Amino acid sequence: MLDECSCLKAASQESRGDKRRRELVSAAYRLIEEKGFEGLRVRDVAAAAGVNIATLHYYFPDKEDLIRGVIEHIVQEFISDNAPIVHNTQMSAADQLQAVIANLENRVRDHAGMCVVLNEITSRAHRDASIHETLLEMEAGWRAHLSALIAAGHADGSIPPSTDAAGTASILTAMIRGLIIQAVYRLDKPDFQTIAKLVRDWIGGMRK
Amino acid sequence: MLDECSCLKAASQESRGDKRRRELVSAAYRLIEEKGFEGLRVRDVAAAAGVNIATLHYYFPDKEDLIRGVIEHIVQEFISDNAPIVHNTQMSAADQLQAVIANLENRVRDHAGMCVVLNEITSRAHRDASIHETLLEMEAGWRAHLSALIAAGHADGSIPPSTDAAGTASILTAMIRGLIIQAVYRLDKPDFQTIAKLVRDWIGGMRK
DNA sequence: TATAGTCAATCAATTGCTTGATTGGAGTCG
DNA sequence: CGACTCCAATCAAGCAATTGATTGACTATA
Repeated sequence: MLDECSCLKAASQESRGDKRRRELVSAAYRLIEEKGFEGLRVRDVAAAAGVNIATLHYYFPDKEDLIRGVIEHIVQEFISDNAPIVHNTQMSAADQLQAVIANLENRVRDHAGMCVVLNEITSRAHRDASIHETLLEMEAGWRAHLSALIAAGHADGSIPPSTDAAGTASILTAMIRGLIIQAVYRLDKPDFQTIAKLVRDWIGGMRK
Repeated sequence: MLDECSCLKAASQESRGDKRRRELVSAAYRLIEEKGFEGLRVRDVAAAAGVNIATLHYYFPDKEDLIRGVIEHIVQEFISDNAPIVHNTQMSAADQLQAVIANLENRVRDHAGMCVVLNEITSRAHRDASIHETLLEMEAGWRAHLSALIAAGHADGSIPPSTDAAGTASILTAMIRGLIIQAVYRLDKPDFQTIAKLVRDWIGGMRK
């Protein structure tokens, strides 16, 4: 039925090698989630992906290459996770902000693994300049997103102009990070609905 | 001059063994700060403490024992660091709360190492129940501290009764954690003075 | 057939831990 | 005092297992 000619496949479909690469990265990702970088062994990654160690090294010449692959993967996951939220013309900006925070509950539940791995990676940023740079970009993305939301609130009147967009976005980013850690590592059980309402009151000015 | 009789020394002074133990834990602590658990090697710890590996294992039968020692050490450091802040009758509770946050700037500067190690340990909490329990206690301590401060604010009138002490303390703990991570891992450069004022306004109700 | 992909076997280095011997200081007996 | 015992503390050497990486041969597929 379908034309399986390689020239057509090549454009949209991933090659066999790309698939392997993806499987290996995915296996590494799961192992980091489970045992941290501390317990990451290339042998285990290969076994989890169902291939020989030599095959792993064929795709990722050394362990650090594999880790770089995992980081690229998490960046993609992060981007595709956060992109769809923007631009909702139905709700006021303040409502959207509240929704973003309230939604963290689902986010943490569905992506606990990503949070764990992201935290492991953050520790590594301390010793690896390129990881540090990557995280800086992700962090800046979050801040820009929140900052834009607050600016939209200035425009639609749901957030008072006295609320500094950049500064508040910076604080919110910190708060969100802290809440995620509390939830993922079960150090507290944040009530995201209540928190979302509270933050909305803070940012948007008290409502009666 | 001094009576060096062992029976007198024993009561107050640490034994030779205790000193070694302390040196080894301290060396391990520094290495975790530098390389993470990922790069922690008992050989390196022994070398940094200037003793043979066998001597290390004489005091800490295995690596996990050493790590337990490091965790006990950081709990002590954390306690002795945070204890002195409580009970200041000169300032209003709201002012004290503001001061706590403004003070994070110095705290992060002077104890960046502790923050880094604490983060490494937090990752481990995911796989080690006893670490999880320890962190729960530390977290609860912070929350209780902040909660008490807010309750004091209810009493002295600097914080409106409508501000829920427990809930707000929980959020503040998350925010503080996030800010510390941002600062220590240089993902952002939080302006703690401004943030402290802002939070004070949020918690204490807007001032004109 | 040429090449990308895969594997069994293996290597050298690392790593947690052990062994057996040695040291030095505190207590004891003659 | 001085020879002797005892034991905590220390070390050099080494062991077995692990670990990241390589080699060279084999295979499927385009």
